[in-house]
Amino acid sequence: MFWADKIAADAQENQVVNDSKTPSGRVHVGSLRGVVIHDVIYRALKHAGKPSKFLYGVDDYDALDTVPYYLDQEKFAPYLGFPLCNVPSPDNSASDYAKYFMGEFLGVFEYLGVKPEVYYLRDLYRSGRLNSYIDIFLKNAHLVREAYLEVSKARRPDNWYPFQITCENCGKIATTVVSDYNGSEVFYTCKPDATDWVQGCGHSGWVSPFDGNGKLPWKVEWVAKWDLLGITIEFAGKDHSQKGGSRDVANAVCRKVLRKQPPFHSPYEFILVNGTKMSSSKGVGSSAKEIAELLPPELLRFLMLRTQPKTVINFAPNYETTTRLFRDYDALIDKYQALSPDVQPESALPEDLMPLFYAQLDGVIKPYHPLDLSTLISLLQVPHLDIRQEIERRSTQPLSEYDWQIANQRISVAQKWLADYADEDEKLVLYLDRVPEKVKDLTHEQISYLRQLTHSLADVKLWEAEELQTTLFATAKELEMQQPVAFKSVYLSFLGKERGPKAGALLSYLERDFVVARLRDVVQVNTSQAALVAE
RNA sequence: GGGUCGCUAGCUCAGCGGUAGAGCAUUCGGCUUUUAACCGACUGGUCCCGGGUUCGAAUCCCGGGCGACCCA
Repeated sequence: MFWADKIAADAQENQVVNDSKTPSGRVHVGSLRGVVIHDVIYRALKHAGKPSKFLYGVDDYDALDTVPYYLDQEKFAPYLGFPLCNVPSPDNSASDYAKYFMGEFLGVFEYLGVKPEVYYLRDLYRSGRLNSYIDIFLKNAHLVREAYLEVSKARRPDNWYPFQITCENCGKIATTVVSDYNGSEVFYTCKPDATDWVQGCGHSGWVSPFDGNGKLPWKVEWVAKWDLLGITIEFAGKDHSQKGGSRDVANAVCRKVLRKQPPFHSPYEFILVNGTKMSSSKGVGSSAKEIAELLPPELLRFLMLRTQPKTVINFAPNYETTTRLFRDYDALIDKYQALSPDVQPESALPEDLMPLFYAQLDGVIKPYHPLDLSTLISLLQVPHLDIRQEIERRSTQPLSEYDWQIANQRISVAQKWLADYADEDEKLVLYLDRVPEKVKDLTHEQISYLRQLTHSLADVKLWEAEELQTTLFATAKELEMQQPVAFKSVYLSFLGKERGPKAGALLSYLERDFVVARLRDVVQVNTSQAALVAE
């Protein structure tokens, strides 16, 4: 059974699925994995007929702990230690820092068809909805300390309380330490040496911890959220999930203080992005937004679904990985179309088609006539080629409107890929000015073929793709050569590679004189070299 | 130093107690012309290593190696 369906099958009704994110900067594509995993669990629950909710929390009361390299250091350094919702936005498009970066992330949600109920921690705190939990955890600070010690071996001082006040004097939340609680107010100090990355101002005093004046440490805050919102399923990245890690601590706090079972949990692996070479040099790479700009939403969902949560996904936007993603997706589309109509209702799909099903934004698989991305990448690089005309000409069946929609989408992907991600040696380069080095590898048989071509091509009546293609074949036949061997010699002469777009078409875009001259040059280079060797 | 996850065909992965699988790549064959959008076939694996449990282990347990990541 597909992994998400298995979870759904084992679950009771009325599940509340939750995920959350600290909006501290641009979001890496790896963060999308959690989003999609939770979305698919939610969809699987609905699919299994178990009504459920899907929540997404924005942890915007967390402190700004570093200024990302792409922001103005001088402008933001003074806000280090501030709650993210109190840091100004990098530009006018948002009210504050947290909303700015979350906005970018939510844009990707929408793109992926992920529709959770989004809530902001600032609202939970300021509205007082977390007040009772704050009181409970402050009163039971000793139990929280115990949990920290037992689970993560982290010893807290006896007067340590699980709470941080936003300093009334300097506005920082990361630097304050609470050391007493009288039931309505806490005593806190904004310590200069509380962290090694920002200094507190030294202010101290009694103040109410309620209604947004401060926050719980996030492991404890996590527990408060679980209980307040009735969360029953929440996975976490492997980083938080290990023994003694934050999830483990939160679970212990939940059991010890609230005496309740924590939500169902399982760790998920990361997405590794190789190919850092191209991303760093060209300034494009691996933010969620950038990957979303390259891959259509279904493909991006598919990327994260076809691999089980506990297996690492290795995605690099290089030729091999990118074209394979599309090919694999199309293979499932074909498989779906091959099903007999009576299994079409999605409930009865074979397991290997489930990733395709859950990759759809609206839960409906719409088949189309696949066009291989690698082919489009090739065609786009042939000079003077009208790609849509070419697609039409090559299709065995007339393309529907939806087929064209997909085709156009894929053309954009191919263009984007060529512009932003392709390495030089992955691009098709026509050697217009010089003979490619590689022609030295040509065999005698291939040389004779090319020599023969200088004559047969010179005689071609109509310099046009079909006729040229025919001539290439006919000449190979004349010399009783294997077709692939013959074609390779042509590609090597013009592209320096063994493969290329349909050779007749390729030549038709070039001038006849140039083609014949080039072939003569190639023959020349090789015969003079042969002469040298002979001496 | 401790921990988590992974290690199966060249590559990406499935299988998770009962005769080792898929796709892609490779190779070969066909192709009076889909040669970077054809068709067909064949290859290809001490399932990381070593022990143990079992009638039987890729699958469970222990130890080790390597990799990714986390904590200290």
